[in-house]
Amino acid sequence: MAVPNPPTSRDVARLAGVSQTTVSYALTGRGTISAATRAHVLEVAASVGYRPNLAARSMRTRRTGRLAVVSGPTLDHQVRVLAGAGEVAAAAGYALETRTVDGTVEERTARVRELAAAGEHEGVLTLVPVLPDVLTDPAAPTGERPERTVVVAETTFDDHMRSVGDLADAGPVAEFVETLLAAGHRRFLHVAGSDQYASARARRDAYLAAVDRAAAGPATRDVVSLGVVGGTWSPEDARRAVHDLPSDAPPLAVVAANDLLAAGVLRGAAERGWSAPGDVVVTGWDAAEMGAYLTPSLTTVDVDFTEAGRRAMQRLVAAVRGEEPPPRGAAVARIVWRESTGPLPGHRPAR
Amino acid sequence: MAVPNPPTSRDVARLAGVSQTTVSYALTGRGTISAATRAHVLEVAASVGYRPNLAARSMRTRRTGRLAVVSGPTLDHQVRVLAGAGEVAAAAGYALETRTVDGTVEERTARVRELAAAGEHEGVLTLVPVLPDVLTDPAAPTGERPERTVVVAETTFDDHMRSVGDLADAGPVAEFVETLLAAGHRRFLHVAGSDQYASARARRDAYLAAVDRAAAGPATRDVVSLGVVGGTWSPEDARRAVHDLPSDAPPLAVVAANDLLAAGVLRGAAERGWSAPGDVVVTGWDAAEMGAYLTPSLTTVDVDFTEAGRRAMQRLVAAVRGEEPPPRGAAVARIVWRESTGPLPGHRPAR
DNA sequence: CTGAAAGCGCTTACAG
DNA sequence: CTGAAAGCGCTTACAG
Repeated sequence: MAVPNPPTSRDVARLAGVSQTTVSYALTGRGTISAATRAHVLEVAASVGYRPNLAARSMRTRRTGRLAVVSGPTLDHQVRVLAGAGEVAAAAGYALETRTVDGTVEERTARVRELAAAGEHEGVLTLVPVLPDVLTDPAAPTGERPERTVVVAETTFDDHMRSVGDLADAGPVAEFVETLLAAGHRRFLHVAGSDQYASARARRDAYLAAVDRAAAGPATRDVVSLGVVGGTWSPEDARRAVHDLPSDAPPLAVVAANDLLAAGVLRGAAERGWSAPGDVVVTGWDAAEMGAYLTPSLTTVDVDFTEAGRRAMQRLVAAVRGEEPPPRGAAVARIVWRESTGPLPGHRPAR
Repeated sequence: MAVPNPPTSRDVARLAGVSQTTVSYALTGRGTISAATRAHVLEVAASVGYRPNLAARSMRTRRTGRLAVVSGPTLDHQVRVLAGAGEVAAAAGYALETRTVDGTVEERTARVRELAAAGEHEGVLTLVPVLPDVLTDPAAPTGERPERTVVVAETTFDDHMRSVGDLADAGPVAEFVETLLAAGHRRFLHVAGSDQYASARARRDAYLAAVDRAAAGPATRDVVSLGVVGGTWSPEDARRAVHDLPSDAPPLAVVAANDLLAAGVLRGAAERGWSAPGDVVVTGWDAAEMGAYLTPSLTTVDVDFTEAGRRAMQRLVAAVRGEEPPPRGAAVARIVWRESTGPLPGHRPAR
């Protein structure tokens, strides 16, 4: 029992008593066509359930209508980024394909380069760090559609190895340090993430700068940073780093690069018999759902990953269309104060 | 400065001094062609960096070479499933597109139906529960390629509202109950996940069956189940459920449907002044990374989501190709005993 | 074993 | 405002 072939624009043309050209004009909105003809064609098309064959259209227009997003296999917040990116891509009429890559920055860069060279996509958005030379020059002329696959990064190494990208805003780090300082804390430590990630570098640099400022401040000559430890995203390293601290380290304020590292710090502190938030206070990042249920619950930064994904995809779509990129926009991060930072003057902890 | 058009099979034919037919035969492996000619064509193709235009191929073969996977916006283990699915799809030569859907089961089903009706994909794999009528009849004749988009679920409602799918294996639940029973526990509670999910239903049913068996066992007339609470994936509900327990509930063994719920239970217990694993022991599911750093660290089920994703995609690819589906295969779940279940005879807790 | 020709379903100059 | 015709880059009977 053969399924009947889906109707083509030719079928619609015959049924509507017009030419295929007219059907195309009615559907694409291009060309000149009377409103009445257009309405009629659209009605006929709908009545037979006509759907344009995208492969045929693509062949003719030399435009695939497809984008790709490249993510890493591990970081779980990337699902939310993907959701936002997918939403924008769909709204813009693009199919979005997902690839996961792994390995060193060179390997990831090679995979992205390969993907772009295959020419199956009009644009590629990478959520994982890649070397800058694979990216499409952001200074490329706007106004005309690029002829080859555009590559845009949500986060990347820029020329000065500094952060770019909506997720990399490290402002909350300064607020952590300043608030804890105001609450009487004087001894600080940073547990960093992998410095292949712009976000990790930005948080580390922001921590260093904030502690420097604190040390230069009035009546705070006793501010001391125990330095930066970690340098991976592994909570096990965070736990070990706490074990490696001198026994007179507390009272200590730890700024961790994400919630998982913060959980490692909390665990390490518990293992050493240090109370939290008594002997040690900790901040995280990402608003991982479980963090609210730790004891003590984790102070963190609630990042709107979905919105970040939307914005990154908007940049890609604009680049693919040769349009002006959208403005960077305000930070999408918000601090959530919880128990792990202890009682704070002027702050009411959330659950 | 115009970029030169990428070479076509016609260009390769001219350069190689053969017909386009021969180029096609050399590339696809179809048709009859001498080994020498084939090698020559392949060499020329490689030397000019020829890549077949997939849109053109697709139009001719009426096969898009594209698959879609539908996931939910929240459950973070789905990234790992996606990674496994993507790996298999890529190896089988398919492009894999990702869609996220939300809403009620009816809404999700409608979205999947729509996606399949669009005909842009040869197959759709859904990771979120949908109603069974949208799925391709698994009893469909194999041996010939289906004419329309195949829809396969990683997990689904089947006719009897029972679990199917590699992730739904509830065997570990029985092992939890039996092991805790052997360790002397007599009072049990289950914190269930959303019953829209086959996995949640399977775990709940397995819990009920295991407790029944325990109550029917020798010398265990004092086994008592405080019932099933929860019914969402929200850790807040789990926390509240603990608050709603009578104050003489402990000693209590709680089987939670996942790690996040287990964290909610732990938090609720701490708030009531119940110690863990003294007054309350808890098990989770999913091996969420943070669970190993809670105090007490969380006993859980390590699910190989990547492998589950691979298998689901293998089923889809087989269905798309009209091949026999691969065998279901053994469970991909493994219990990791940690501190939250306390000391257990014959078990050594992992970190 | 190889090639000439048709055709997949669209869009787009171009002519009327 | 509308239509006839060409062509995007492949694959595949079919003929030799």
